[in-house]
Amino acid sequence: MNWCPELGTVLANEEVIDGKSEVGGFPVVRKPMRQWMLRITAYAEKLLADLDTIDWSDSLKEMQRNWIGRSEGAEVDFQIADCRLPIADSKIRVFTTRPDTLFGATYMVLSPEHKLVDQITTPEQREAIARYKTQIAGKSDLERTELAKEKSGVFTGAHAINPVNGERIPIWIADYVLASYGTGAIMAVPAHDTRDFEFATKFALPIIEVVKPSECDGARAVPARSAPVRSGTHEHSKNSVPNDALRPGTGRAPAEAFCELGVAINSSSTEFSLNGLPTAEAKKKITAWLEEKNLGKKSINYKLRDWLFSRQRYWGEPFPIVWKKDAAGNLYHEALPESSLPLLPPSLEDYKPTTDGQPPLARAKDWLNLPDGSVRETNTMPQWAGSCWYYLRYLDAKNGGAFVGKDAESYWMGTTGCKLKVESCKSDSSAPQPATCNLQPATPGVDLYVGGTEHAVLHLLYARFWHKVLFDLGHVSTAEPFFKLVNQGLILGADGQKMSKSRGNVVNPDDVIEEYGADAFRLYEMFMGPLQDTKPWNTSGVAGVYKFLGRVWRLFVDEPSETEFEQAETTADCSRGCESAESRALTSAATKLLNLIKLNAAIKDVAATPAQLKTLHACIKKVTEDLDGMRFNTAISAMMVFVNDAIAWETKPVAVLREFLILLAPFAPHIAEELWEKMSKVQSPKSKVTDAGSTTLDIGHWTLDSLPYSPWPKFDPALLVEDTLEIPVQVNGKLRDVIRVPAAADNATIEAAALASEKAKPYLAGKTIKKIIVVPKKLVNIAVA
RNA sequence: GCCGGUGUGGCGAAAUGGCAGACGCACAGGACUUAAAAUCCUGGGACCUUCAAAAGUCGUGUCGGUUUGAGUCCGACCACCGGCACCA
Repeated sequence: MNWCPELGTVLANEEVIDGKSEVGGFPVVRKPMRQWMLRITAYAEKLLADLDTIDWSDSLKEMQRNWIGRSEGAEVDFQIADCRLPIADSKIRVFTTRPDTLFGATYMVLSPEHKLVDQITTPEQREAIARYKTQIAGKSDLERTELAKEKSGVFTGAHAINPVNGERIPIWIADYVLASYGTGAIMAVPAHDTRDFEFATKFALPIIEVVKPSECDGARAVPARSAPVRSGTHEHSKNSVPNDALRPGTGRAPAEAFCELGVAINSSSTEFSLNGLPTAEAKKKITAWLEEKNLGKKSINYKLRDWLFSRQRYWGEPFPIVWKKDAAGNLYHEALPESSLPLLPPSLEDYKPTTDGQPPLARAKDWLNLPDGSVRETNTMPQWAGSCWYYLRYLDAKNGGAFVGKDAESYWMGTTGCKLKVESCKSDSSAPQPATCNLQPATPGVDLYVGGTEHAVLHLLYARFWHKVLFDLGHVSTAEPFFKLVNQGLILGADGQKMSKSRGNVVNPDDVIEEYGADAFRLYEMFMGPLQDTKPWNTSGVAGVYKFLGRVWRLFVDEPSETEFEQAETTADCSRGCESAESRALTSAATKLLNLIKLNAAIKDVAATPAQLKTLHACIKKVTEDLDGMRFNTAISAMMVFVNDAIAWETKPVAVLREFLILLAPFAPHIAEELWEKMSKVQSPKSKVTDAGSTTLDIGHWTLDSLPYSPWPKFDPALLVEDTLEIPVQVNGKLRDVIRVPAAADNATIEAAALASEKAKPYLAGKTIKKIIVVPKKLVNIAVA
C-alpha cells in the first residue's frame, strides 16, 4: 500500500470559521504536524480513465473529472536575472497549459508562500513584501477567497528572463497564485488570461497579444458564441470581455484578445517562431523546443491532492505502525507483522487529546510503549477507512483470516468471464472496440449502488481508489467496485426546502409509519416521482397511497359488518399490561376479529375472462418493465389501474389476484404477504395444482408456495392484442376525429376510413390533399393545402 | 464565472417524434349517514360561446428552426436547483 509519512505543514482548519472552531468556538491555530497521507494522486489517471467503463450518471462522472482536474501543459524554467542576488543562478519553474503564449508572458507571479520569495526580494522591497505576507498569513483560506474580487500583490524587486525572447520581466507575489497547485508560480500572460489581465491592468504591467483569434469573428461576440472545441484540459479563461474603460491603451479589440483558440502572432525570436501556427500546433512546437533546449518539458497537473489520512481522535482504526530509532538516533517506522493484526484501540478513561496536543491514544502508556523500546503510532484513521471497503467485508463478514475470502470475493464481485474481459481490454489497446468493456451482461463488481450525490467526490472517489489498489495487488477481481450507480433524489420538506432541524421542516419516518404503516410510507416514496428527481414531501400524498392499499385490501377481503366488529372490539378493548385473564380474553377477541375478516365473496376459483387477462397482463408488462428501469412511480400507477378495474369485477378469479399480489409484493410486502396467506387458506386444492412447480415444502418460515418463492409472472403479448383500434385522425396535425378500425386493417383501409370521417370532412372541403400519413396502429394525418 | 441538471394543470407527475395531462393529491357535486368520518359514484388545463350541450381558439419557461406532425429533435435565451470556484 502507499502509506507515506510526510512531515509538513498541515492546515488544521477543516472546521474553521473566522478562526474559531464550528463547535464550541475555540480558537484555531495552524501548526506543523506529522500526518499520514495516501498517495491517491498516483491513481489520478486510472480514476479518470476508468470512469468510461462504469454506468454512472454523466453529472456524477463529470463531478469526479472536475475534482481530479487533469490539466495538460508544460513546465517552463525562468532564469532569475538579478546578479545582485545571492541566488542569481536559480530558476523559477512554472506550470502552464498554454506554453504557446510564452512570448506574451510579461511578468511572473509567485504565491506568497513560495520558497524563493525571501531570497529574491530586493532590499528596497523587503518591507512591502513582508507586510503583504503577514497580511495574507493572518487570513483564513475562506477570507482569502472572499477577498478575491480585487487583485492584490507586491513587486519583489527581482526580474527573470523569458526563455523564448530573453526579455527581462518583473517578478511579483500575489495571493491569486496558489502555493498548492502546479509549482506555486506562474508566468503571467495578461492578453489571454482574465486574472492576469485584471492584475496587469491594476498594476500597469505590459500586455502583449500573441494569439490572433481565428474562429471567433465579431468584435464583442465571444461570450455569446459557442467556443471552439475544448480539448478537455483547463485552458485559460475564454470569457469575460473587459470594459473599454478597464482596457489598457493598447488599442486592441478586447473581444479578440480573450478569444481562446487561434493562430500565434508576435511570437518570434531570432532563432524561433510560432507565428501563423494554430494553437494546438504552436503548443507542440514550443514544447518540443523547450525540451530540446532543456528549458522545460511536457507536464500534467491535477487538482486532486494527496489524501490526508490521519485524525487526532480516539474513535478510528489505529495505524498498525511502530516508530523506532536507528543507531544514529534517527526515527523510522515499521509496519506491525500480520500476526499482530487486527490492531485494536486501547481502553481509555479519557478520550480527549493530551494537553500538549498529542492524539488521545498517547494517553494509553501501556499500549503505547512496546517491550523492545519502539513506540506505536497514535493517530487514527478517518471514517473513510471503513466506508472504503465495507461492501467487500459484507461478502464474507465472519472470515477471521482475511478481509474477504478469495472464493466469496470472486463469487459475488466478478465472474471469471468478466475479469478476463476487463483485463484483455486493458492490455490490448489495439482492440478495435473498447466498448466491449462496458455493460457486459454479467456485471462485475457491485451490480447496483443507490446513494446520494453528496458522496460524489469523496466516498465514491476514495472507495474507487482503495478498490483499484486492491485490484493491482490481486486481492479483488475487478478494477472498479461499483458497476452501476443511481443517485436517488433528495426528498425536500413540505415547504420545498431541504429538510433541516433549523428550518423545522423535518418529517420523521417513524411518525409517518405510526400513522399509515411501513407499506404506505414505502409506497409513497416510490410513487412521488422518478427515483433520481428531487421532490418535496407531501403528507397527503401518503394518505393517497394509503387509500390505494385500502382498496387493495377490500379487493381481497370482506370487512366484517359494523355490528360484528363492535361486538368483537368490545371484548378486545384492553390496553397493554392487562392481567393474564384479560390477556387471554384479548387473545380470543383478536382471534374472533381475525375470523370476522373473510375473503371477498367475489373471489372464485374460475377461469379468467379475456378482458380480465388483458388487464392483468397489461399490468404485469408495465410493472416488470418499470421495475427493470427503476421507474417505480409508473409501476405503481399501473397497479392502481389494475385495482380500479378489478374492484368492479363481479367475479374475481383466484389465479389473477394471486399474480397481482406477486407484483405488489416488492412495493408493499407486508400487505401482500398478509393477503397471500389469506388466499392460501381458502384456496381450493385445484388451483394449487395449477400453479406450476408449486409444492408444499417446508423450509423454515416460508414454504415453496409462499409469496417470496413464487415465480415472477410472465406476461403474454398475445393476450394484449386488440381486436379493434382507435385511430386519431388529424388534418394538418390537428386532431379532428377518432375512428375505430379492425386491428388487422391495412393502411389503405385505414386511409379510406379516415377520409370518410364526417368530422374530418369539413376540414378537407375545397382543399387539395397533398399527402396522407398513416402511422400503423397509431394515427392518420392528412396534409392539405 | 465554469460544469451538470430541471422547467408540463391549484399540487406530485405521465407521455419509443403521433389523441398532452395517465395515475394520484387537493377541490367541487352526488350517494350512504340523524350527522360527521370512512367508503362509493361523477366532474375537471385555460379561454370563448351556450339554459345546456356540441363546436371553436389557445396551451408543456421564452424566441426561432427542422418535420406531414414537436413536451420530445436543433439553435439562441430566461429562470430555478446541485457541484466546483483565482487550479495558471
